[in-house]
Amino acid sequence: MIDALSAAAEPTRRRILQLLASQELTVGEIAAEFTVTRSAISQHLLLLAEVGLVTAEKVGRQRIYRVEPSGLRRLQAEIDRFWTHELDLLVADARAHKSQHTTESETHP
Amino acid sequence: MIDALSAAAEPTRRRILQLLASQELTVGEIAAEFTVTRSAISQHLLLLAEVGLVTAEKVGRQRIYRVEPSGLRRLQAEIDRFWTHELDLLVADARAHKSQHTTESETHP
DNA sequence: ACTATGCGTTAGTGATGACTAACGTATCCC
DNA sequence: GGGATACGTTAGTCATCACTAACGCATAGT
Repeated sequence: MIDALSAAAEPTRRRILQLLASQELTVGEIAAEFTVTRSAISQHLLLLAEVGLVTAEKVGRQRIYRVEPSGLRRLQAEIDRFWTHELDLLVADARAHKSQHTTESETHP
Repeated sequence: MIDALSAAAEPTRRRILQLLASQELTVGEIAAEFTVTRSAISQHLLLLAEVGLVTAEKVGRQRIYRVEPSGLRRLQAEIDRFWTHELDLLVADARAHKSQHTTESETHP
């Protein structure tokens, strides 16, 4: 899996990261938010830990998972490296087009 | 594949989008930048077109591919929806820790 | 010590993805 | 028309992934 962006892009893991963003949670608490089994969540968490996006602290018989800020920073760096200035300009372009209603036909510079 | 973020996260497609960000290109021109076959690139392009991130214009016997700004905007929206305020705070936290050799004096509680 | 709980681990399955090779098709040039 | 070019398309392979079910292991509570 190697890179953080690929790991974080997966829908389930995306939601997991969002949950952990606001507060640290145990595996069970996270799994309660999903329809899949706790085992599946556990494996997603291990993968996220592998790429350094989360860390686990063993407390009693539970594992408290939390986001690892340094890993998150690497993720942001990957996103930033992808989202170049040119892409930003194109998005601004789309915004301009959108503001002039729906059709985008015959609106070329 | 359904969502743009999952599609754009794949390393090869990421590079393709970056190439197309600065200029429109034909399939052959794109494929020349990779070690994989032109067929593989073509399929990646079709997938990117499916999720609305690129469009193709047939010109003679070539196909000019370019980034679709509206699709790119949807991608940015997905990223923004993922990158919540909480995650931003955590990243700021990581930055504070990393730059402890430059500015270190009492950062947070 | 016994049992229940909270997790990780393993094995196995089905689906999907990335890729190559070969083929089909439209277009350009002579 | 004939051959080369620029693609998409298809079929098939191999690896990876998301998932479930069953098990194993440590800890907490009694």
